[in-house]
Amino acid sequence: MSDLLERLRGRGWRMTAQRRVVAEVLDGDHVHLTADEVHARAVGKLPEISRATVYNTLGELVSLGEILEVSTDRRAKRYDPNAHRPHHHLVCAQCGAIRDVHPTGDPLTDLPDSERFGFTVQDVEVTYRGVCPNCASA
Amino acid sequence: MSDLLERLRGRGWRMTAQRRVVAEVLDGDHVHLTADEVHARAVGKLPEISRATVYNTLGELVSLGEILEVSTDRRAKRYDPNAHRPHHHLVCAQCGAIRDVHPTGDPLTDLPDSERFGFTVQDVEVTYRGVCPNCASA
DNA sequence: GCTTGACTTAGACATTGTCCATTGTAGGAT
DNA sequence: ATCCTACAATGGACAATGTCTAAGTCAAGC
Repeated sequence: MSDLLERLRGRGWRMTAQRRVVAEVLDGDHVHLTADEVHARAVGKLPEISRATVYNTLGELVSLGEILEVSTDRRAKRYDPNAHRPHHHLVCAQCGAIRDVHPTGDPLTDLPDSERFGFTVQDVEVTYRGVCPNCASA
Repeated sequence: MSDLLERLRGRGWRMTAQRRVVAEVLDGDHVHLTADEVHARAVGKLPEISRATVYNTLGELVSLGEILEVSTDRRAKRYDPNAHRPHHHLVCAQCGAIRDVHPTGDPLTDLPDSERFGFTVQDVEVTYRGVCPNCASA
């Protein structure tokens, strides 16, 4: 389970109670949490942890490539622990629920040179929007 | 040029000096402005226009389908006056510049039923990220 | 068990956006 | 042309999210 903590230790990441707690929260349910949700859960395990630390730690985990930032709506960024298998997202327009999806085909090859305007294209992000079964039946 | 204003009037949109100014700003350069940039330009034409009005008006134009909201970075929403031809976006990771692009293929057909999790998928948004020629040479 | 530099903290601050009570006005009715 | 009234605009407070800083704390190596 916690090979996340292993990997981090192996990289010389200084291990503190706070960082461990944040890593554990992300390593739990593979949900897409906002920074404040991560903070709320972290507080459950370590009451004195501060918001700034959670933000800092999340930022570091993103830099290390251990988690991904996802911005599906214009509200809070969400953090996706599933950084090691490329995927895209399917978002419910009503409740904001997110699922990881794996479309076929590669959108990068669908962008002809004539449409690149001299950019060096590095990455592509695909977000499907719709209504989840829960909201549809409500 | 201003068939935007024509269309709005035709829909019974109550025309005020403020709304006209916002529409004119959007109808000008087809750039992707943030709400506050729209406000800044609107103030140039109508100094007493308020921020709230600009936000309200942009929201209404989005509801009417006359402009699109684009969230490419996690900073401010941007507004895209080009709502009538489907397209996607290419964003510079450094300076945030946005270009409209038209990839080949349809990402919607690339999402198999088995990856839809019961969602009614309505829309897909593709964002390419890279470095623009300007930033690359700097 | 020291030392030290990295980590954490609390809270102020910044940015973006929303809400609300009040005031103003577009456009139809007279 | 003037009046009415519903809808729009105002501005300032508030909310949500995120960033920064100065001072205190601690993990890890010696």
